[in-house]
Amino acid sequence: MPEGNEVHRWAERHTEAFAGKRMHVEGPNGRFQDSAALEGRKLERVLAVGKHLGYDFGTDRILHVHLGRFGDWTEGQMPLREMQGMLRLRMWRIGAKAVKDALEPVRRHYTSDDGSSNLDPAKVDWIELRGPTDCSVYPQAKWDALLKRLGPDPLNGDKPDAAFEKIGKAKKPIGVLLMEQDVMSGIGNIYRAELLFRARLSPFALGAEVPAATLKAIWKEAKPLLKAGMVDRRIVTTLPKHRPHGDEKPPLKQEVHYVYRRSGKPCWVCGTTVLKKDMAGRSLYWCPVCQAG
DNA sequence: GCCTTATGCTCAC
DNA sequence: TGAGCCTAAGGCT
Repeated sequence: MPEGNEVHRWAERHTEAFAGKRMHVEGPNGRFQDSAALEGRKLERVLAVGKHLGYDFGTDRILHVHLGRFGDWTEGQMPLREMQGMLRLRMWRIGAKAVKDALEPVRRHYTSDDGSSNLDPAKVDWIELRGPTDCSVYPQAKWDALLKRLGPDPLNGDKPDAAFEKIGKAKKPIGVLLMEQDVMSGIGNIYRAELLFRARLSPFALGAEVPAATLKAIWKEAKPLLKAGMVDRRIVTTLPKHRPHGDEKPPLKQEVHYVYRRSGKPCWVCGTTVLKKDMAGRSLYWCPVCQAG
């Protein structure tokens, strides 16, 4: 599901809900093997880097969570039929009363019409994770090695130089490079497509061919776009003037991307049919006219 | 119901 | 480069 915006959003919410608190941690169906190592410990803080989450329980125990494509957190209880078989982790504040019955049965993390959260994180007692790619305890050294591997993250105040340097030397298409987490971290398939469109840059341009000014512009846009995606839990990349009704705050069902998942439809800017093609094993979307160069 | 697709990543060849 | 892993939703029949 998530790109960097979602991951950082969870880190913020879970920090507000639990940082400094002692936690109950369990794997409700035995598939989360490391739960005993964390049970009863204080959650010091929640870290986010690129698409990785780190729940720091101190004493060399950082719970690493990677949501992959399907993983998701719920602040509340899952419906019973979804509770079988899958990898799950549940954690709640020690002292929270009647945790298992405290929340409504299927409270999702957001439901309001405008896409904003309907739940005050300070009031969240417990959270549940399902279907992550990874959910395991890292010693500090392993976490540090992960950080070392990842490229700069636009949401962490990193300097982009290392990313620019790698791209500047690369003979691979920029559309591939933006997806590589050791080049730049936190960007996924939606932001790849939309950042390239907004820069009017062809996804097929080789890294080394991309002008430095264009790279700077992409980085400069990535930060506020990812940030906006954190607040709304929705990735909105179009400018109001390019939306069907010019809405400042588009309703939930309205299209809010330039090219992502818009193949076969006319480009909002020039009317040309948006194209789709596999790149780096993922669907790439682009406008062949706006992104000719 | 079945099929496809999906905001991700790793591993084997 | 392709297969495999994870889960859910939507568009078919």
